[in-house]
Amino acid sequence: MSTETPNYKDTLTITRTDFAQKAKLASSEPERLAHWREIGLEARIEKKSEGRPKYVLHDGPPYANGDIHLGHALNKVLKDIVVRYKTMRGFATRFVPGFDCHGLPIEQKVIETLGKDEKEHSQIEIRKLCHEYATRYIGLQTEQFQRLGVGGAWDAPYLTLDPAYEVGILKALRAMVARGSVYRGFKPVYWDARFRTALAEAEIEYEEHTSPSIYVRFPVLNPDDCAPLQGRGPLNIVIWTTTPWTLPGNLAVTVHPDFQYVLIQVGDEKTVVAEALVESFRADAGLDAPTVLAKFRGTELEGLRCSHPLLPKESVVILGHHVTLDQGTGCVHTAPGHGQEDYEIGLKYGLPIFVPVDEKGCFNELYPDMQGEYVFKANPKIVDLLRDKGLLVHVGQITHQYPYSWRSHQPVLVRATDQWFMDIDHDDIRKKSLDAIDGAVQWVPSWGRDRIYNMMANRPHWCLSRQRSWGVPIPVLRSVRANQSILAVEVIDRFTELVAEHGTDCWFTMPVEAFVPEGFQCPVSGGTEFEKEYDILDVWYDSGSSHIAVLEQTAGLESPADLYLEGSDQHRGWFMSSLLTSMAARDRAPYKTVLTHGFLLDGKGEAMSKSKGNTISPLDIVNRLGADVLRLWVVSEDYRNDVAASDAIFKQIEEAYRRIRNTIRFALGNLSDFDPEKDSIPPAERSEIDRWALAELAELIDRVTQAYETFEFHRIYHLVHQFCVNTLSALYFDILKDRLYCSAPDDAVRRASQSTIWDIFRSLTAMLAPVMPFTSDEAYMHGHPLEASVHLEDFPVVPDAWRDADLREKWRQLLAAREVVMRPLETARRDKIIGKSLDAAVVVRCGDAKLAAFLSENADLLRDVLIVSKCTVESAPPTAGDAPPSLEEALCVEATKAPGDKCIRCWTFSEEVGSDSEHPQLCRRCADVVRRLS
RNA sequence: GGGCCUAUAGCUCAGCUCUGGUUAGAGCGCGCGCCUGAUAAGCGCGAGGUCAGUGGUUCGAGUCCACUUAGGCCCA
Repeated sequence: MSTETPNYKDTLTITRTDFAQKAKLASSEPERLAHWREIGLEARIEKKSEGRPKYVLHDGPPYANGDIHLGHALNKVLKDIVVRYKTMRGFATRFVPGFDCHGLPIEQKVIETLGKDEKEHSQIEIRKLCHEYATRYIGLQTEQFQRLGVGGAWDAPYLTLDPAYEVGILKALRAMVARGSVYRGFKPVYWDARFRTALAEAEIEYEEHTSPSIYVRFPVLNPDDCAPLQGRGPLNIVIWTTTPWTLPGNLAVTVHPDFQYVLIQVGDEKTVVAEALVESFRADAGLDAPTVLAKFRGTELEGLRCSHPLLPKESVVILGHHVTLDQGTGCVHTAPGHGQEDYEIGLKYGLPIFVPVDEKGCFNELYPDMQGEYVFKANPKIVDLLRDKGLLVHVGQITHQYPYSWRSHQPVLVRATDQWFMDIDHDDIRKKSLDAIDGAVQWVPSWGRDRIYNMMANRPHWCLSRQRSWGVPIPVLRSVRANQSILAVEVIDRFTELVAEHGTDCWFTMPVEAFVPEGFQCPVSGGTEFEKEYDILDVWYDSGSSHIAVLEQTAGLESPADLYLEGSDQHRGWFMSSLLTSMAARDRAPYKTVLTHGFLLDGKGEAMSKSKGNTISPLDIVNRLGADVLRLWVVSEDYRNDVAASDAIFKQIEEAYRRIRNTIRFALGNLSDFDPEKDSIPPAERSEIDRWALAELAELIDRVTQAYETFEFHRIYHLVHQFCVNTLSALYFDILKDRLYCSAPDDAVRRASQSTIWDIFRSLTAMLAPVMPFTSDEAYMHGHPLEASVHLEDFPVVPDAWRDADLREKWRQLLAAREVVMRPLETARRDKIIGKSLDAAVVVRCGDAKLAAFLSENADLLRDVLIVSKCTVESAPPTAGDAPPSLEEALCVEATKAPGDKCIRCWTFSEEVGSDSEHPQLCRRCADVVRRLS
């Protein structure tokens, strides 16, 4: 405008920094990753950690069969945060990521690609393809996890398909066998008829399924042997079932010993049912009103014999406490080969285990009438047959939850087969595990204890064997002479030696002689002729052995681990399998602390799933918004509960990211001419406001540290964000602007504030490094880095000189007064009396003597805090009323246009402006500064 | 059906256990305004809540108890 006016703006020290306002994380993060690789950051961190106490976070291996999803991202980011934090706290925290490579899902995918050729491929060929398949996804997932900023030994991960790892699995198995915990059992297991394999409970899912619901007569052969029924024959016991195909396997009818049963008559027919179920049975089967002929307890029925409905044999009446009165008749069809409870009660009564169903799910020679018939197709035929025989009371339909195979999506059979089991009660492993759950292990959140405790207390024996190809073979020899399956420690040892060299493929490629130790004989027959068996281990055994295969076999790690950190579903999965293998092999839990996180929900609070189509890809988030934004999201949610993700939520996180980034950027902008080495001013010599900010920073660091220690990361997010918004942006930084911009650059007051900003900057970047590894490092390198990366820094420790509780309390009061004054200031703004606050002068009249004194003493401070040009405090007559007045009531504020003229350099109004002849448009302070600078 | 968990402003979280006690807080978003020396920034003010519902204990309940509803994980 006027050429005569000096350009005073050039005399200001306005913020200046190369730290970009726009983050462009999508492109900058990969560059930073490359840079870290170049400078060998991982190796440097490891070097720095030498000799330090270890902190072992043991990675639970994700299954290597697809791109990572948001759940993986949540899990690995949480782990990375813990690892980075612990590293900065002075621990050696080598993180070895793992991958779970064996198992049915991969094998099934491979078999699908083979199509009809499946049978033409040998097991070894299928295994080779599975190996390739898993390896491909290991590579993919590795890249994806690294892109999230997850650090660790990605060049040396643990793979459950590595021979070295397989050796670890076999070590676990050996220990379990040596202890006598593994037995061969003929037991009902879930059976996938399509894949012809036993299924673990983890491989079962429940789906809506429509089954026939039938009531079947079992004619009683010896009614006179039961006192209350004497002379009342002929009569029937009626059972209810939804699985007619299990009727050929029937051996007994179970009644509850303590329930009341009745003999009822409908028409000519006499029937035994539980008294409590007479009405529901009558209604369900559409019968006429019955007459009760006799009443008796279940115990009295024991020993009755019925004719078998389908086979020429008998079915006996036995007693069992598992009978319920939920539905049916209180008389339960019992087939020991087709159900866990049936099996157990059958054992008690010495019933044989009768399985007329083969591995394809078809009836076998034990039920010749329908041999070769698939059982689910046979259901209607059996119903027809029963009707023809006059044994069918009623048939209906029922829709209920029925177990399906996780992979084949077929309904599952329960079928007794020969399997290898871990007897978890042998040698008190269950009890010892329960003790460990209760004592040695810390569960976070604490309810994790209850959850796994109940599961451990109630779980059945562990079925270890699978009839598949893709896994670790159980080195079982079958003695030809005795036709016995033998699982011997010597053979496991021999196998393990060969596996170390050749991998487990050798079981398939080498002749049986290779695995028979010198002088080994069949313990039953003394025979020396053997054949290999081809069951493999349950994959849960693979990952469950990692405490041996990884923690015990990898430099820098040790067992038990300090921390396992997985989703809460792993209480029954990995936490359980690891605990059992560890208790059996090492007599202790493999972990000291177990931390769990929840599952992913969409914006509506519903589970995120592929089938619902409401998933969000972490890769998409990273490519659009950046890994640090994704990580900030992780940390914003209380992950101990389920966590929600939606576009709206990410938008919010993006906003918070920008705010934090800009706050750091402002700090950097004001440090451009500050050298911490030369320009630092000790805390005691700084202004009161600096000391207040330091005290607030100290409080923040304390709380953030506490939040890290207790794994309450969402508190970190809120604490840091609110510190940036409230403490810094709205107050400290805003108030500081005058002295930062307008003072002479080397003015001690300015340097003192810069020293404080430096302390804040250093603390923030370090505290945020575990959460936002990219942005923290980017900012750190724009400051005066002492290390090659912020990740080589230590976590901030609060110097005592920073703490000042009294000052914080004083400022709490001062800021409360500020809040009250802000409102009339806003009114003046609305009335166009002022624009920015520096345009204003404020008069505060106070009716509370004590408060008035406090404010008078601090009038200048209040002026600075309000960023007004003038502030005066006056005493006013005490306010009326008995109760002490609220701040609002005690203060009467008048906001007016500030007197004097505006200094065109610092924009403050003062009556000094014009008094300096050399600089008539400046206030005295600015005139002096400008003179000094020229 | 069983075990464990969750429910506070549109969103993310405090407050809830040890210790029940005046008008339930924050940030974001939203509305209105200011600034233009953090500028695809920054500041201020404001509106938003039957603390999931019902019943109970209590002088008093977001907080304790019971049940219900909705949702989650694990099992049957």
